[in-house]
Amino acid sequence: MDLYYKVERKRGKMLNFELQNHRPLREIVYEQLKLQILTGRIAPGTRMMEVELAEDLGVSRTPVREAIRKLEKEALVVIEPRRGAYVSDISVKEMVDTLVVREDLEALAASLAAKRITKEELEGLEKKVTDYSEAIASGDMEQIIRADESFHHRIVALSGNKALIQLFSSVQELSLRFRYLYYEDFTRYENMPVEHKEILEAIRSGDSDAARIVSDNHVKKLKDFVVNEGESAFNSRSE
Amino acid sequence: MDLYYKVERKRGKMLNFELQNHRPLREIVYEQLKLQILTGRIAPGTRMMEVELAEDLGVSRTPVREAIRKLEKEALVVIEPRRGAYVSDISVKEMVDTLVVREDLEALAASLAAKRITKEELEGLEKKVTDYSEAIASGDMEQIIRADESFHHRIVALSGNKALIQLFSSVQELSLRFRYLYYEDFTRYENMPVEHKEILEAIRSGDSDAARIVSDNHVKKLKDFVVNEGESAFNSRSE
DNA sequence: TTGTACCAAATTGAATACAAAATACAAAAT
DNA sequence: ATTTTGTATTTTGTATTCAATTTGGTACAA
Repeated sequence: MDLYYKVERKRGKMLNFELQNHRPLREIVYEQLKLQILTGRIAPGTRMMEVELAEDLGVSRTPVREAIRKLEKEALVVIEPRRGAYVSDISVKEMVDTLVVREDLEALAASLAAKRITKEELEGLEKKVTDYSEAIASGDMEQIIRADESFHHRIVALSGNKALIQLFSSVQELSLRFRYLYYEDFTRYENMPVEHKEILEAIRSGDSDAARIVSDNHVKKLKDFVVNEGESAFNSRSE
Repeated sequence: MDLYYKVERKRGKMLNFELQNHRPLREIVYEQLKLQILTGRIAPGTRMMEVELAEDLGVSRTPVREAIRKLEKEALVVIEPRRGAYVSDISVKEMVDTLVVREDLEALAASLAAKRITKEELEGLEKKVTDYSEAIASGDMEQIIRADESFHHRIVALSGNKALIQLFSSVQELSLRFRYLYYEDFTRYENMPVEHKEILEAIRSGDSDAARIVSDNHVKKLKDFVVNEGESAFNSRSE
């Protein structure tokens, strides 16, 4: 796949219309690699060799290196100096750890959101809930995951706390990775729309403590699911 | 200043003793720049030009670029494609936001630590508390900051949660930056040793809820200090 | 004065080149 | 057969080069 792109310059009297197509190669490469790691198309433990990736993507090593550095910061790859980069592995413990943190951050976000959400924003959040229900109804796994992620992300965004938003993104990404790697079949989550609605209502009520508790319980259930139902699936692979 | 270094290799029958001196230039550059940003020696808003930094440090642009990318991920610099990297600015709101998150994460860490701390680890933590008291007594600002950071970092480390440890580091770093930028005079924190001791005792008791609450209050006080006492200092500079 | 076209210098983006270290492998020695 | 040692190959680290874009300035016209 070739990532080269040409942008004809619109200069002179033309307005600088759509001049923001200049997505740096490093970012394109970064997103490509991230997607492949998250979805498991590049398996944990795989060595990521610069020349190989560069050739595959039709670019030089430079943007590949920069992309790998970014992935390292998100704990998606591990770099051993002078030895190369490897797609990071994840154990059940790490998965649970991540969910513990996510539970905490999301509860915080819900409590903050409850205090400051506006009428319009509430409507937007309602839409996310129905989107999710519809996705469940459709049975399309990809759509379900997206709708769920979107709902949770929205709540965090509504917290209005930039630091929180940024940290959560990174944690959410790791959760997403777990999903793809371990739970191809995600159908038992069908009861979640109810819980989403509960969170919505708690936020609507403006009761930040209630919102915190409901949200906390929601992620806690997901965590318990991973611990209990999931265990069996890992017996063979992780410590 | 020249960063070049030579390392004689110890191989053969020798144990791999101190073989980890091979610190890549990009990491040395990264830490140099990070230190300068955190301490405010490179002021917010400053443009970081690659050639300039490279010449100052006696290296080429490549490691400088990689260092800047890492700094971007920690929100210490902002990169505008094709335009350059700037040391990120911080507003009072962002500072408070960061402390809100830190408060939450640290409370979580304390509650986790309370549940799993061992005898030896408790002793180590006690030492951190006394270190801090001594630092206060000495009046050495640099030492005080280090001891305080160290105490809080230790608690998070004792949570045993890797995801938490990593996220906290990044948040703690931003807090540190606020300190250096806004509070050269940090003397009014002299009453903190008592609070540190309270946290220690709560963790010792093994009561995770108590640990959570005490820790939460501690950071909350710091936050309130920033909001109230700090406000006046920023009137001129931030939104 | 104000604004616009054009040019020159500076700067970033990406590719390539080169050096140093790690790895693989084969030959030699035990 | 197993270990050791020397050498070739591969791969990463860093420097350098080239290309594309931005920036700032100057001249000129409205």
